[in-house]
Amino acid sequence: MSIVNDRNMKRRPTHPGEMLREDFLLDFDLSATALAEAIGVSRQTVNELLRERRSVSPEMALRLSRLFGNSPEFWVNAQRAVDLWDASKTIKKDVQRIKPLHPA
Amino acid sequence: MSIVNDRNMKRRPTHPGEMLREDFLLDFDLSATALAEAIGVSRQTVNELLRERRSVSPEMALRLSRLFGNSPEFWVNAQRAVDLWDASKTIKKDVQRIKPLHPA
DNA sequence: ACCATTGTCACGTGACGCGTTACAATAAAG
DNA sequence: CTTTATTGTAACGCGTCACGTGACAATGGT
Repeated sequence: MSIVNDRNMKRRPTHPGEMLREDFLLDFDLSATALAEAIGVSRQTVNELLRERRSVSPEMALRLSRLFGNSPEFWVNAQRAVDLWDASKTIKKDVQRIKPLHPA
Repeated sequence: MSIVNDRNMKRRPTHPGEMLREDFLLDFDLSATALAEAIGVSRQTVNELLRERRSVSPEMALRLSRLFGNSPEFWVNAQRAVDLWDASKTIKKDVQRIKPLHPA
């Protein structure tokens, strides 16, 4: 298989905030403030999401998917890829020390 | 499509803790304490996970997948299904008020 | 009965999503 | 070029949650 998984990628997966900034807000012609009002959260919440200082919560995924007509999984998957990539960097050593089992 | 998504399920998706309890610990013949030592976390962390009082963090997903030889996505997916289901229940009203857009 | 293992509670800590408020930077209108 | 409105961002507090440590009760094997 050519495709392995995210943690083996060289680059960090695209953060949902970048997708919003560069794709969705442009395609739908929305400002950060407009997005915030549309999905019923504060301006700051959207702002920090766009700046990638905050991650997409399950609640946020539901809101975004409702507005943009895609699945919550789309948003949560994107976020999860980043989370796993980050987590892998921070606890890589510890995980490697874990001895894999095989079924009894 | 017959398959929609988790939030439309009648029942709450299976919590990762239940999978561990009823499948993995039995199949691999592990106690909670043994699991904790194997993946390098405290007994309480495993205990609360088994009791479904805590969710699978990205770090935990990496540890479990390393030990059991499955993917981190397996664990995170299972957790996410529960998270989305729960979130959907709590903010269903708010989400419904969001007016779906269609591309400009 | 004794001792080790296990299940669970209580506490503290750091991280994080979110809202509110305040203020600066930019843009729009006169 | 001012004035006004909109936007970007910083600071604060709140509640939640994953995690470790310590304590203690319940269970089990010898």
